[in-house]
Amino acid sequence: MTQDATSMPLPEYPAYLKRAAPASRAERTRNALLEAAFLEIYLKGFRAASLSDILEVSGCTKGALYHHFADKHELGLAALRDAFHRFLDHNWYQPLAATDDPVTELRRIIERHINGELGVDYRLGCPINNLSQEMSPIDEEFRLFLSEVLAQWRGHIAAALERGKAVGTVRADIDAEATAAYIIATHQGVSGMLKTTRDLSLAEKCAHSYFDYLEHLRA
Amino acid sequence: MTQDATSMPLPEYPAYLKRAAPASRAERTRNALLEAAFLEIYLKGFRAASLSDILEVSGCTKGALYHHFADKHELGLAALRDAFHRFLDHNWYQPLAATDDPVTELRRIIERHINGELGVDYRLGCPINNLSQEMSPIDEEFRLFLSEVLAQWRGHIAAALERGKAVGTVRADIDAEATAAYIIATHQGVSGMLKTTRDLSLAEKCAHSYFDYLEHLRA
DNA sequence: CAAAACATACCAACCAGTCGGTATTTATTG
DNA sequence: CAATAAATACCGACTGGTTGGTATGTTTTG
Repeated sequence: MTQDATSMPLPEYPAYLKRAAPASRAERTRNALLEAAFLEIYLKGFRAASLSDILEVSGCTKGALYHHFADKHELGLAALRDAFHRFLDHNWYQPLAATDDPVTELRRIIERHINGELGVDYRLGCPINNLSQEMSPIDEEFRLFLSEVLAQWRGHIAAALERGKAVGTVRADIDAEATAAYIIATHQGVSGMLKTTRDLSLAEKCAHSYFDYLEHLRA
Repeated sequence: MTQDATSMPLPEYPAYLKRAAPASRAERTRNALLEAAFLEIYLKGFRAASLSDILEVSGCTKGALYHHFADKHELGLAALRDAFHRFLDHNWYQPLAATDDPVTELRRIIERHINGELGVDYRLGCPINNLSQEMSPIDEEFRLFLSEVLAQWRGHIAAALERGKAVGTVRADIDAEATAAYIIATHQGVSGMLKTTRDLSLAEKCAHSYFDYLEHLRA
């Protein structure tokens, strides 16, 4: 079997995902494990993620790993919980909270994704979507975690839409919660399709239809 | 790690996916292997699919398997190629080819998905999407295969839309190819989200926004 | 010095794939 | 038609490698 992911240039751990400078040695190894785990899982998925690879990248050993985490499961959840929250907060929650014109801001966010400004390699897809697809059917704890991430994400978009409705930038007759769900689903769908086709012109076409839909939400 | 997929009731192999009654014994074992492989891969993904499980379900042995297929890769591709084509042909290509009002037909197809009429368990998601997400970044042969499946799918939807434009049921100013891509992406996105949330009311909300968009395409 | 933090050797389980041998089917011939 | 030869189809024990996890021992730190 050809293994293309490993031959790819390793994606950087984006700056906004970085933690504050660790105080103790223990905290430093813990962070190193979390970062390496996130990258490995992002690259290969949770099940195919190899602990020995994580150890190699992080420069730690089995003993350190199992001192800080009970098992692979706990390490993975901790790494993802942290990275997802930072990513969403920085790229979605904060921009959306700072505007009364959510449609315009959503367009900007999508554009930033397409332009690769967020450190998300389009060939690897959205980490949240990847994990959702892989783990939801086979692991209830992962599913519940991811379900909650999606719920928060929906909540922030819906709140921005509601604010837009109140201010008059968004149509008053739309269901904010339903629209938020649809926006996320479409976003995931497009980035998933892009991951397979690797056809950026297709992404632009999808984005065009996507923006069409978003504009359709304006008051 | 909890393994929920295996504790689920095994999905049936839908009738329209069944092959014509096999003539020879060899053909029968080959088909048994393909069916078992498809179900196993659908349930666990390609990498986690266990050959021994496939052998157990199909009632065959290692010898038979490696007589008919070079390796796991070839078996998987053969099983998926076949199942995907049958599925899409029966549920998308044929209905779309038989109408001049693609918007209405697309609504019907989506509704059939939501109602579970197609034998696709919403907790397991769309097999095409699952495989795309899992294999595209790590296996070029799989990616190209899936990319071609998506291209054909797009082609059939685009053709129906073009026919609608010609007949006057679809707006003349839309880009059929782009719209087709967007329709598939959204479909995948919604079914992916449903897989994680398992919230059918959310699916209905998404469907509502989805239908809104589709209606928006009418002439 | 005690407890936390790490290091390393090791284990059972599982994996895809191989290989020598056997059964079954098909082709050939007298 | 029967007998034999050849090719296809199949069997299952075995292999080398990888996996997550453990047990025991050593180092660092407060």
